Amino acid sequence: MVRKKPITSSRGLFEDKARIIKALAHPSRLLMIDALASGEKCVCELQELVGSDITTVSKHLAVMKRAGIVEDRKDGLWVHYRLKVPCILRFFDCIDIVLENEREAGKPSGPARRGACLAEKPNCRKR
Amino acid sequence: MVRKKPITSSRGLFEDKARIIKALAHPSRLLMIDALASGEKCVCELQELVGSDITTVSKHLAVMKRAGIVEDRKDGLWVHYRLKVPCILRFFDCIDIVLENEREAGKPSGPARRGACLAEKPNCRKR
DNA sequence: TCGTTATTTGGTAAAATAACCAAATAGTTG
DNA sequence: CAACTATTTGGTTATTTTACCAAATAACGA
Repeated sequence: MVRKKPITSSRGLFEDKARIIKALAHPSRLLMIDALASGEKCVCELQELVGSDITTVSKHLAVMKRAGIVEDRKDGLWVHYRLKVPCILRFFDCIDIVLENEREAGKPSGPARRGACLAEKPNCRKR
Repeated sequence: MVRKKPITSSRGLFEDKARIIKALAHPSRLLMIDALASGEKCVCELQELVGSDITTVSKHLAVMKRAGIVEDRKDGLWVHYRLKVPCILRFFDCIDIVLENEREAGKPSGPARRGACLAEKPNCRKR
């Protein structure tokens, strides 16, 4: 049984969670996770995918490995990485919702798009 | 620092996603999201919760608002923030799984706890 | 063993992030 | 309007993250 909410103001817990989320918070790392969703890949394949220096890619993978998001398997000269926690993928659907909201809000057809500079609007610069 | 041009056309999408995930990747912000799960709170309440300077808290909230994670509502002198995308919360269960794995791996009762410093173990410092 | 390939590690510099203080802004009350 | 409160913005500094290069390590085959 997993206690949903441990001791309140357990600051350390949120630091642990932040550490893991930080390991996700980079475009190249997200791209690699997306690729790993369809199965394990060697570093060389991931390097070609993201297009950065291979040492950069290796370090990105190390960050995710240290966070427990991926795991690796050595096979001769190659190291293959794979997702360790597939539930991560479901989260990305939620991120898509955020982006969808953003896109809708940016639509010129929506209300309050012209002239509606009210106090409630945080970007209102009317004096 | 040289930023390479994207190789895949969807590179920009991953940059957008990373921007949103970055907005989650801070212990104070996670703490606030956790608090907002039970309903909207004013900045002053959140400030008391996280214990940082109120300007710091305000900036954290601005980061999350810009990312589309929270939204605000002005009520007299107060500004109340609330979650805009509750599905974020479900994601945290997945983060808990990662932490659970980590804790299990670190258990002193498990195998390979003493002397088993193998090449496969990331924390192996044997040369 | 030597040479080759795949990956990691160490170092450095640029860029991004985060904390706090001081000042500005917005809204309330008298 | 003046005084007061809640919040945001601007500025500065310290810390963290990131990218690349150079060198090290690991595993293979001749």
